[in-house]
Amino acid sequence: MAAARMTRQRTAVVEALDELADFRSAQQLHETLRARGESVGLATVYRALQALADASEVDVLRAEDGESLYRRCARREHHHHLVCRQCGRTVEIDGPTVEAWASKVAAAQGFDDIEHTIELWGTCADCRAAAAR
Amino acid sequence: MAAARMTRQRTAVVEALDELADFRSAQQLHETLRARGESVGLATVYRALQALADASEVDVLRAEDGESLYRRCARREHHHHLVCRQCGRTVEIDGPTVEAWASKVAAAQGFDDIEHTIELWGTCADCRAAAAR
DNA sequence: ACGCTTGTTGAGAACCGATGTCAAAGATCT
DNA sequence: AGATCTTTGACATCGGTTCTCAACAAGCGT
Ligand SMILES: [Zn+2]
Ligand SMILES: [Zn+2]
Ligand SMILES: [Zn+2]
Ligand SMILES: [Zn+2]
Repeated sequence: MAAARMTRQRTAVVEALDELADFRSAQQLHETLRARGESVGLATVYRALQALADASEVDVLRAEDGESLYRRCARREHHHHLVCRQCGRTVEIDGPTVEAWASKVAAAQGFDDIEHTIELWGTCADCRAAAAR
Repeated sequence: MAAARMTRQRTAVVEALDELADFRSAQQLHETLRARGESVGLATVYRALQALADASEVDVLRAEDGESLYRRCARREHHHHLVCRQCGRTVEIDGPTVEAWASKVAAAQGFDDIEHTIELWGTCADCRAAAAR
């Protein structure tokens, strides 16, 4: 089993995620870190994010263009997101209704090891206002 | 507006999709066509699939590894899928409950242009049996 | 404090799905 | 058949992500 050493880089990534409320890509995060002086190699950012995701410390979702987006969510339990396509602003959602529906439907078809992907995308009020100007 | 000429290649892609009940990647489709002698260039397969997707003739979804998968579904109306991770076997799902839930939740947060991604993944009965052997 | 051991870093290469390039091929019309 | 103009396909290119491996540094025992 790994030792999981605490390094400057890993700390920097976690701290940056804690300060950001929105879903961000690995490259955006890399740029953010470079901008604030806490420079971290891109490969390291990817590795840190992957480790955090494996440990369920961050949530990962795929943007419509295929890029992976990361976020340190408030709740650790299973939940879903409503995300702004433009700015990444995120609202955490939980839908007991949907959870029940999903597992029932899948089981009825004889499927096992069921997982579900449920994400909502939209344009937030701020981005709509900015676009209208 | 485009002329949309009927070519051997385009026909071959559509026919292959009609015979396949499961979600397939562009590369898988390209290989399938080559194997049955109806060889079609990879770029052309991508273009045909994209055109079909734009015309809502095929559904597209992203596998967990990010690859795009295509399928010619029975119903044209909006719906979702329960897909086997192993073999791609697919069951079309529609959930009026979920549709209502999704739009209500997003609207309540002041988001516009709402879209949702809802896909169920599992292991089908056949693949489970095969794995247990 | 000081090495030693071993996990970690990072610049660049490699990878891979997807898209762009552009001359040759062929579908449609006259 | 001939003119027109979309489509094709081998190949180059792109962009996000992962791999490589020598240099580096955490943590530990002394
Ligand atoms: Zn859920
Ligand atoms: Zn926004
Ligand atoms: Zn299966
Ligand atoms: Zn729906």
